[in-house]
Amino acid sequence: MDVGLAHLDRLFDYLVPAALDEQAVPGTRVKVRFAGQLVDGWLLERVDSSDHPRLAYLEKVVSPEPVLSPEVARLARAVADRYAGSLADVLRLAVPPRHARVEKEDRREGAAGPATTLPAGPETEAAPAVTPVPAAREPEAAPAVTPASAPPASALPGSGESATGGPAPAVSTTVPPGQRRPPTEPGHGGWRDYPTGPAYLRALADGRAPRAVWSALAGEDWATRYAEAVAATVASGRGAVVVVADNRDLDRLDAAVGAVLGPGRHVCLSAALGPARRYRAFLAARRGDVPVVIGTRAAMFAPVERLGLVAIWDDGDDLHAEPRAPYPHTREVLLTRAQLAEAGALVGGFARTAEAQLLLDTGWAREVVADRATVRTRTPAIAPTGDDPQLARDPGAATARLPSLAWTAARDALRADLPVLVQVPRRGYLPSLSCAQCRTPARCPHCAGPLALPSATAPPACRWCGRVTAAYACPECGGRRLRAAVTGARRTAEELGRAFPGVPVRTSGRDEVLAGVPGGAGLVIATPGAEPLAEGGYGTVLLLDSWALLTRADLRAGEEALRRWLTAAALARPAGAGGRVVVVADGALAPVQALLRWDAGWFAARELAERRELGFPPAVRMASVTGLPAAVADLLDEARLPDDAEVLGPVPADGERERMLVRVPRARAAALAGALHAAVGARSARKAADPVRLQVDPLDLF
DNA sequence: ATAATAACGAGA
DNA sequence: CTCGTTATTATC
Repeated sequence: MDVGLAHLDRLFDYLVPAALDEQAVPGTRVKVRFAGQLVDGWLLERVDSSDHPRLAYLEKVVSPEPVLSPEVARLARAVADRYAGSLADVLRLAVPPRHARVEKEDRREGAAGPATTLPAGPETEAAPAVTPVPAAREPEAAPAVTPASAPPASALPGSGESATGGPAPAVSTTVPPGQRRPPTEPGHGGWRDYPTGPAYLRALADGRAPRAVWSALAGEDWATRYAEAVAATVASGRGAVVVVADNRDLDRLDAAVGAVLGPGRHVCLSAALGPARRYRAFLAARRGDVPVVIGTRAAMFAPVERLGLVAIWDDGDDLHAEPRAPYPHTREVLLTRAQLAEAGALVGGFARTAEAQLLLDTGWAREVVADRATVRTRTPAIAPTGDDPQLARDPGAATARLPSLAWTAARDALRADLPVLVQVPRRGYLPSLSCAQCRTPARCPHCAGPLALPSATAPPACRWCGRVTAAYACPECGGRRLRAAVTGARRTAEELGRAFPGVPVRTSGRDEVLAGVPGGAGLVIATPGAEPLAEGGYGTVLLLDSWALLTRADLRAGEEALRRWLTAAALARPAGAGGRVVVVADGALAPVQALLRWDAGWFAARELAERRELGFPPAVRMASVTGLPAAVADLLDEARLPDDAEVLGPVPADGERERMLVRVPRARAAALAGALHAAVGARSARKAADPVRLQVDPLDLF
């Protein structure tokens, strides 16, 4: 039932009139009378009987197209459960809005619609005028709840939701009937730089479900590597779903997949396409016309037949977090999908998130990394440099904001007729507090939340628990003074232009993103995520204003800084070909160390260990509850939280609203989501007016 | 929103 | 104890 009421998040049974028998197949959109009015719904399964005494009839089958595949239906239920949301909300994300004209068009010559007509009971509809026999299970519901009287022929095998390696049907069913191993394994070339890479591709080609966390080498043509993994999967007779963060990455992946797989074997799916093209791409996948879907966030639920691989590139990019309820994260959705569908998984990036590290720690996935010798030959020469306060104080210098090492490195590259990339953070980060002496972010002594200044005069207070810390002492150096992290950049482009007269300056940022630049001497000023590729690689990459990144009031400040640096530094030429990177930051800091060594894994392991110690995600599961104070209190009052749940807050949110955090051990994650969802349901059943926003794994914890 | 159902109280 | 009215709750 496509209604947003949490207490209606379950299945309802309806009779199928004989006239609709053929069209009423699982996965179709339907209209039913509910509480007196016509509402949209999803037909999830056909069953022989119902416990409900008085059933109403299905009003209408909106379209015979079974847009919701059984695999996606199951996934959607699991995602709703994980995020304490309702199935209807997830289905809105999973199935794009119908576009009737697109559905009608072409029908593919010949094949007079075998996709839609189900050979269930041909002709029988003529017999009894309106047979009150077959029931259709409909809206909102957990397939698990439904005992599924007789397993419908179309159901996925092995639907036992066991953890790893389900019992009998595990391996055999995933091996497709068709072609076995391709005669020659498709281009494993680039994967040979990673000792476990070729085995990973072989497993995909063999129809198995390998799971990997991949740390890419500097300069890696990741899009082609992904295309090769996809091709291996397709060679096994299975399909693949690949999700990237933005359209620029998608363009790159599109070209690579097209080149490796040939034309007509994949579609791109992204919200940027607009309704018609999006629905067309969706239908092509659902109808099995193409085995591969690549796209942005919108593609994470894309239906492909016999799913063999899910992949995500750069899972640390916050564009992978869905902004609509129940706020699922692409990585989590895809991994859940791999688990349920017994498909392979690939989580790759130049950087590595703590979440990806956790997959390795728990043994869920295997690491694919190059050995140190290979890393050394591929990586540019990377050096840190201090802030150079003397230089900054000299008002006459054109290069006021550029430390001397950075300036020299840029000049050398330009002289060698090579392009220079300058990464400048966007402004507008929240001012937070750090130690005035050693610049360690200031954390609450009680709950380890971030400290901030509520007003110019007030003493620092925790943004999580609200406690005021009158006398702060830095745990690192014992310093007692705090400083606000200063941000600001922007002028950099003009200043650099003046510093290197006669050199073309290009900018790439929010408004206008460049895909690539030519190989000759030139300056490119880019904000993180908008760095263009340079033909042949950059001679020098400068990473400026790193304080703005590192002192951000964010749990992921270090991780995010490293991710952005690695992404930019990966565009430089190898050291052997003259590539250099200069990062304006203290070389002793962990993210800087990780950059210097090109060791994302080391940093991620360290980060995860720290989060374990502090009780932060992903070592624990957190949920946030936001709303008017009375509503938040009411919901938490209603919720039967697990015993070991820890409630933090409240802290003020925007306007009149406030926010509370609930923290539980990972083992209680499902219980927490269940309790919160039930509480929202109870509130909506009693028509509590003030809404509360519930977020599991909120992206920002502050 | 609306209908079934439970709860309640007054009158027989 | 029954009927009529009103609060409550489920909605196939």
